[in-house]
Amino acid sequence: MSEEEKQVKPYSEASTTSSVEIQNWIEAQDLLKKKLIKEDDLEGNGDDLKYVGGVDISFLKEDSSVACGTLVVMDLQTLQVVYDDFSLATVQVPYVPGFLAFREAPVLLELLERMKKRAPLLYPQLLMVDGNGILHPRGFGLASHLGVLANLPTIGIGKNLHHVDGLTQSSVRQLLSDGKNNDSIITLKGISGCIWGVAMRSTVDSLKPIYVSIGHRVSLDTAIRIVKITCTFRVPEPIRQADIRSREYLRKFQMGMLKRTTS
DNA sequence: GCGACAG
DNA sequence: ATCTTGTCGC
Repeated sequence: MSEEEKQVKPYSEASTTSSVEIQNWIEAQDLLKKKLIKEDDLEGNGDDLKYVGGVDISFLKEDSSVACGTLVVMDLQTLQVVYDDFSLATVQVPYVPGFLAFREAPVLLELLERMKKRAPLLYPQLLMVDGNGILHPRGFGLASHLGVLANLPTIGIGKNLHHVDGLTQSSVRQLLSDGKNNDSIITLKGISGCIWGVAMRSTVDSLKPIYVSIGHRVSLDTAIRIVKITCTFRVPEPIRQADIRSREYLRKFQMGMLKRTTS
């Protein structure tokens, strides 16, 4: 092997994502984005909303390629979980900021498809996603991605701000707590003038906001209204339940593995 | 050029 | 995402 080849090789390791793959991802996002709907397109304008879903994925710390995708559905009136399902999977696609959907969407879509067969009567009219909607570098985050592929109304919920269009965590924190603004919600207007979503202090005692954005087939106002209804704690209940149950499932899975190895 | 960057 | 104890407040 020549000296030149030795120097080139480290840059093509599997641990990094090739620029070719990134380009494919960008094209896929731009293509799907053409089907994105940023207005209310729900049953009964969202008034007779009964079943709201939530999705999340947890990963094993010992082996970060082992994941558990989780789907829960809640009754909006009682906020009781009426359905949950889990999918243990191996995820090789790395997390790349701006391309979360290519890592997480496949597992979540599988859960939705399975529910359509198993419990169609409980299938959610709307899905809350752990990840952004149009609050995204190309206006097409995980929540929008899932919404278009599943043809389901979705809302994007971020627990941290993905810096876009000049928006930063610190600038948002200032607006939320800066003297005169005692509001619990501020509009996320970028330097370009585009409105990406809102930062919301979802409960009275939460300083850290959540970031709400349109996913698919839901207006921002409707998204905000539904998020408020479901926020018993900082994170909307469907997502919080999915998160809790997802970790619990992985924890029990680990105990099962340990038992086999030990005995 | 460097840093920032949902989960 | 994941780790982990204490700690503050009602």
